[in-house]
Amino acid sequence: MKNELVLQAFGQHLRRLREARGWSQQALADVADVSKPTIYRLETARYSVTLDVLASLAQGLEIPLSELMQFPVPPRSSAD
Amino acid sequence: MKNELVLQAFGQHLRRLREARGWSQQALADVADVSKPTIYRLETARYSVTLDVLASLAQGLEIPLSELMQFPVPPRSSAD
DNA sequence: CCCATTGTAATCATATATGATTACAATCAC
DNA sequence: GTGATTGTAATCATATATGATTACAATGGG
Repeated sequence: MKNELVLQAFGQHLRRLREARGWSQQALADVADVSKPTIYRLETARYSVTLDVLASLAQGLEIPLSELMQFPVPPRSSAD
Repeated sequence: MKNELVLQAFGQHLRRLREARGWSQQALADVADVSKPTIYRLETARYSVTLDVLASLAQGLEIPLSELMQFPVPPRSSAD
């Protein structure tokens, strides 16, 4: 799990998208067909996430995958 | 690894981006700082891919992450 | 003709992403 | 104030994503 900053940025982005819809983590987990712990872990940047899950999230959020990936990517740290 | 069609579409997209630059799999692996087997396996849709690696690929290809994710997502099969 | 490069492929080892389950404090409905 | 909901959290088990290594056929350069 290198590139931790990207994961944090994505987590925040995902949370904003979810909250903008007034959904609980459980509700998003349901419509996206992923587990509730996964939602929690992504929003809190505890792990990375696979393209599989990204596609499911986009589908659950009813937005294109490319839009789900439209979040500010922080500059790479000098340590990689 | 559900959502296999998405992985196939991404693999084709990645390959097109790479070949458009005239790069070998090894060359892309180098600039993106991922292994050559990983490039091969992604292009041939053998596995999914983590956001970590996606971010590295985008950086190696010198395009925004959102652009790397701009490929035609096939409709979900009825079997999920 | 060699020799290097390239894409494909398999194997092994390891890290990790995911789900299932459980728990718990805070909040909210009523 | 009791009971359900919510976010957080940990643990266990399992699948899998990734790297390292090796090999091999095809191709291309010289």
